[in-house]
Amino acid sequence: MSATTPRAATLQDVAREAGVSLATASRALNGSTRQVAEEYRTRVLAAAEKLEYTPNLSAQAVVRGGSMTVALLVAEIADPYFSTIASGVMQAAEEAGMQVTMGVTERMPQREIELVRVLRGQRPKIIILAGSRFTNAAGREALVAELRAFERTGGRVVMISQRELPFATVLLDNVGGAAELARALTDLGYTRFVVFAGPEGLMTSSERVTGFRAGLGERGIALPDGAIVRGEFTREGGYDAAKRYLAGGSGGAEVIFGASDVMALGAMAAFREAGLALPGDVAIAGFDDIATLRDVTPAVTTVRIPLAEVGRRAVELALREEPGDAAVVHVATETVLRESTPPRG
Amino acid sequence: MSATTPRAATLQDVAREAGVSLATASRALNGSTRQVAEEYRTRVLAAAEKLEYTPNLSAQAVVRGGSMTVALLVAEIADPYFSTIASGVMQAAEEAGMQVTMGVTERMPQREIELVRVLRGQRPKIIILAGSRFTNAAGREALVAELRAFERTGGRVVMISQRELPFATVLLDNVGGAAELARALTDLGYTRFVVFAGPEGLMTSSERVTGFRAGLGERGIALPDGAIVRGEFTREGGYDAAKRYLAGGSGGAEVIFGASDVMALGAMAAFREAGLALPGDVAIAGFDDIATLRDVTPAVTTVRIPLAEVGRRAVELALREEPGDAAVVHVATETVLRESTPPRG
DNA sequence: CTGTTAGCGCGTTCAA
DNA sequence: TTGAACGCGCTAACAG
Repeated sequence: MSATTPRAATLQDVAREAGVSLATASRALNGSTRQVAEEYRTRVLAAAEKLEYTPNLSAQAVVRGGSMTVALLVAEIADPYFSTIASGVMQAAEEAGMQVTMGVTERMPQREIELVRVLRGQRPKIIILAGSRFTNAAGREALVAELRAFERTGGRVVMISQRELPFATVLLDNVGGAAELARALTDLGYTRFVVFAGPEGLMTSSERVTGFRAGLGERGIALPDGAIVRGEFTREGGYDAAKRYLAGGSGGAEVIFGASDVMALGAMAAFREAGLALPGDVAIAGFDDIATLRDVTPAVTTVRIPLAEVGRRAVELALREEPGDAAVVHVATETVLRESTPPRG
Repeated sequence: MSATTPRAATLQDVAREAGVSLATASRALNGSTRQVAEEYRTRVLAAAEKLEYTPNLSAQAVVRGGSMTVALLVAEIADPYFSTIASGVMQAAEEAGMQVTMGVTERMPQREIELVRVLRGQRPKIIILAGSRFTNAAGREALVAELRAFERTGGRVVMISQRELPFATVLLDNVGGAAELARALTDLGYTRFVVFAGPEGLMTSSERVTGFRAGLGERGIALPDGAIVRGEFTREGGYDAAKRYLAGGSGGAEVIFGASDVMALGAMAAFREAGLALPGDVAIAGFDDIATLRDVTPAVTTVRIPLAEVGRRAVELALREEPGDAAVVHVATETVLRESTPPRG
């Protein structure tokens, strides 16, 4: 008998081993409101230990109508922006006794919808969408429908970054942060700007461009569309944008604003390859304040977002959300001036 | 009626809506071997669409005896080493039609055990342990027992980095890689070395130290214990180690080997703060070749590990594993010499 | 090919 | 307090 059973121990096994009923074993192992005699309780616990019993979370989810998990969608987990947010999410989830399942969208709207649909199958308590989306995304309606359906069944949805969809949101002040950066840069004496932005319509990027333009506008400086070079919203994209910028011979910019730190880093690499001195020949600023920035030279000016905290806030917000009231949590940004944008004569 | 049902649509609902039996609906929606008439199939699909039905993965997992998920344990997801491995894992999982749930151990052995126990409750197909462990870890037996229990019930376990436990392993050549680095550095003319290592007993770190020492030994250079400064296996740890090294006045090292890139980066920050020129006053090398290295100055010499590939390999290995045969996949490393360790006259 | 039925592992009534 | 029985959503026999 029992030649290493090929299946996991079940609650039934534990009950039998302890000589009690299934119900009693259940009550002893999981925090039921009901009490169970001390003797039975210890016997059940011992049996569970002996059989290496782990409650089947799937079965629990079925009968309870949901699992204690939070589903997190990011564009790419190797990107420090997302991995830091993820870190905060996991920390908060841990504290709340929840587990985290992740999905990677690679910034493909269609994939995002499919992921939501699949993850919804887990009946998680929370779905967090951390990746920015496109204004003109084809499947916008489908995504909203999917998320609404999830909410109707008791789930909580939290968006991070911008409030484009009618769900609870951890709002990042991309516009305000970029505007403040623009003002700070003009205060340093800069007058000619070029922006390396993400693809047309990628909201996080376009918000930052909008804010930056507004900030410059306050100082009477225009930012024509010609001063915006687009690329993927990644380090490679920044690198490519810089290459094209250099090839275009447009030159002339005193300072480059990368719509994200990773784009700024990519641009710096390209400039360095081209033999430009930083910040001597061109100053650079980014956005996010990812950890990597602490290690690059020159130190890069940026707009700080407390990324890990953003992740934690997302979970907290979801946990205290009442269905329907799409609350908003504002997260402040902070301009951080560093060596990459020295005062200009 | 049906004032937005407060529960997710069920297969039963779909069947009723389509006017077919539960079984038929099931067969139409999920890839059963059985065929179903075209007319019914389309009717079921339409009903599912209309009701925004998503199969309850938990219920499926219960009846199928397992879920299509891979559980990934890392020390800290914000660390580029782990986030890049995670990226590879998620990619491979996606291709295999599996979902990923993650847990963070924070390098606490006890937490690792608890996480395995909890995640085991999900009845995943695969558990991947990416975080290095300690040689003398108190709960080693408990961890093995937990993992064994998981394997007995049909699960697959894959370890990443070293083969300390009797499970399938994606083996990183920490020893050989560090040895080759040591030889390369001596070939460049270096003769006085100091190592910034992780905590005593942290295997990945100690393997690298061992390999480095062996490589130096081949050249007739000894690496006394006094030449090893320990700190956390993080950027902060590298920073602290450097501070202590400098305070100790031991000086004298021509080159510092950080047992991981993040430690090396932390050390560089400390040296820079102390006013040392890099690599003028001290040369530096790391291990891992994390993406960040592309952006720091001077470019850092390191031992490259194809991290994303390691993650993919882990999943592939698990997928083709036969229970019991704890196969090993070797991943080669490559020494990458950069500006941080210039030839020494 | 379709429908009926019996479980999967578990929480939770309902009597005892 | 305990235990027997029902049901959660679904798949896999089993008949038809």
